[in-house]
Amino acid sequence: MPELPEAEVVACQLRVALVGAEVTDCWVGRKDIVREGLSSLPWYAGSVLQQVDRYGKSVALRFVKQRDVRYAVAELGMTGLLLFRSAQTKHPQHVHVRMAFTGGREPEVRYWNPRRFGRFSFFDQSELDQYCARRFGCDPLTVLCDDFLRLITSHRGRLKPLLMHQQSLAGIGNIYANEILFRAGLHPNVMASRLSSTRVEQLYHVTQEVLRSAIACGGSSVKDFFAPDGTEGQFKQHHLVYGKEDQPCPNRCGRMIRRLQSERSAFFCPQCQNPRRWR
DNA sequence: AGCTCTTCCTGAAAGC
DNA sequence: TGCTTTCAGGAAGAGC
Repeated sequence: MPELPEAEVVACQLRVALVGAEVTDCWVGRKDIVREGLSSLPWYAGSVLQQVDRYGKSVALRFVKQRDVRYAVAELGMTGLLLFRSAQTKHPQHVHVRMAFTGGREPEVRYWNPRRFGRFSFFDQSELDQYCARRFGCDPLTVLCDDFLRLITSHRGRLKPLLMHQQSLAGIGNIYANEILFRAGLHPNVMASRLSSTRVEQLYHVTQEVLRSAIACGGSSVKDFFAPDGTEGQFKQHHLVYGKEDQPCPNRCGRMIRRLQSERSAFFCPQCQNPRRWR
């Protein structure tokens, strides 16, 4: 399930392989996978990929043609992938968008998404700006510590849903929320506004460390994440709590990892993330 | 405002 | 073995 680190890996590979390449064809299979901008599809042929950015868990490709700029934005949702042609081997019926290139290192990128949670959009500049403003909060990797502190402590609610709330903090999903909370020693249900400044600063640094290590490992391939070139991410080997229900706490505290099913599968150690250790 | 529930959707895994 | 059921999950929207 692609979250921020996986989307970053995707963006990075696309950047290396295709920035500067020219689009020869852009094809959409299922029309209902395209959220907006389907009518602008013909524009993309002849445009050049200028830049690849990541917003939260989405990947935005910026194209230029003469003086015009447009974007193709892939929401990866949970099963969405952007794959080079050679890496897309199974379930061809789930390829919903293809972009063919000339002059790059790869001939084609495909948006593949079996469960179709997530959409693909075509935007001009102002549409992209509106989309981003409405949808994405701060980026956890670039937000300043003071802003993060304000964001956390002014929230009246529980910490884990806040970490995963895209309009507050864009890019963290269930896997990384669980891993971050364990490493920060914070219970998923702690009220965000009750954390001390020191605790929030620790959380800030842990968040960045976890996300950066995951990017360096190529992301987490828990079920079905593959980078555009088809390779799997290795960060799964560094997961400490996600998917580890009933296994001993890696801190060797003697307790077993528990799972709260009602809370979007919160995995945590009842000892090391004990509410009594908050203050 | 924030929480919970529902809907979307299909492959993989578990159950029988 | 082969069929059926369950589960996974992000985001949006409804209702409280």
